[in-house]
Amino acid sequence: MALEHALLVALSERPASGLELTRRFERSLGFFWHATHQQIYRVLGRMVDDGWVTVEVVAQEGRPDKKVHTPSDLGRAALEAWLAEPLPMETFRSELAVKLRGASYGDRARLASHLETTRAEHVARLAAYELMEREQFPDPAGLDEAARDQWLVLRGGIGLEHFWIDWITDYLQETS
Amino acid sequence: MALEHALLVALSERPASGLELTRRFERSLGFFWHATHQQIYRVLGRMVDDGWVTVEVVAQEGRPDKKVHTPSDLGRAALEAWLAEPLPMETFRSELAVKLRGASYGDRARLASHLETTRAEHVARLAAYELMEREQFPDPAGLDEAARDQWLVLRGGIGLEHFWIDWITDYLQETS
DNA sequence: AACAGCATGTAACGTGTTACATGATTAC
DNA sequence: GTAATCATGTAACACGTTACATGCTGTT
Repeated sequence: MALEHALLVALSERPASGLELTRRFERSLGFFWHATHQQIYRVLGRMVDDGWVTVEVVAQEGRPDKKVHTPSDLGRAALEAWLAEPLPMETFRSELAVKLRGASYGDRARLASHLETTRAEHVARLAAYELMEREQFPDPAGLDEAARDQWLVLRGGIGLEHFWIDWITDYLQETS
Repeated sequence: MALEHALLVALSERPASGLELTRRFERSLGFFWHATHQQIYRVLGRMVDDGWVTVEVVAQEGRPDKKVHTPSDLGRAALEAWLAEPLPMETFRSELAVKLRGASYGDRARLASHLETTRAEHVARLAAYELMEREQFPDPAGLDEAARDQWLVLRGGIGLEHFWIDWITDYLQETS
């Protein structure tokens, strides 16, 4: 029961259609949340039924109509209530960790080569995030509240990529 | 389709019953994987059906019998095949990130106080992991292959806790 | 005419979570 | 005798993933 709230945050920042939300999730909130369009459409439908968002059909030029969703008073209240709840202790789930730990039951050299690939992907993501930081937040001191929160979450994404890269690098050094 | 493989790694290290596996997951692999006993029993049952593990009923003194599971040749082959597959790009899912980003749509002071609690929990987990490292791996240079992998994954857990603590600290400083 | 993109959706399936159930033993 | 621990399990539900379906517009 959290995708609802993630969508409410995104729609509070700016009303959007299902597909726009999907793309926005891939980019900005995507460092820490991922959802397919099918999931988003399903949850969005439920939120409309529950009166958390209102829908407006917007005609576009040269494109199909889109359904733009906006949080209602009820939705804003639900978001506020959720934000006030204590944070659950989160446990990440990493297939990589399982493979590192199980390395001696398979082909260690082959795993190492896959790890090189994964590290390169994280290096690329880190570079993309750092570019986003420079372009979208050139002057952190001058940001308003909501933008500063976005910036701080982006910094979290950067920190997480550093963690991955450092860990894989450490592992490859120790096992080489 | 990955809990199967995580269980195979754990059972390769040492055969175990469902409940023993659940507890082991909470401790050692738990930094990067979590599973309830219901999930583990279900998957274990499927693995028995598929011939990936064999079961031996072991009588105990003053306790109920337990079913000890051991990987079969088929299971070992399945694990090896899985380990040889490329790693999927992992995307973590963090409720904390969503709340940080949504802070301006709720009670910021209240969120900050929850964040203090969460940070304290991560500090405690970090201390527990560091204690485990000192006690279980006092001499990293002298470890065999499997134990070194366990140590390196524990170091990953330590790195992840550092990430959380640093991020939350950074956020609280910037928004205070 | 074929293909890619926009936009929304259905259906089937697999995984994860929550609540509850059973029965035995040990500790207070 | 009440509660806690060990050990295994069932059932119902929520959530996530994959594949497929529709129809329209713009490009090659």
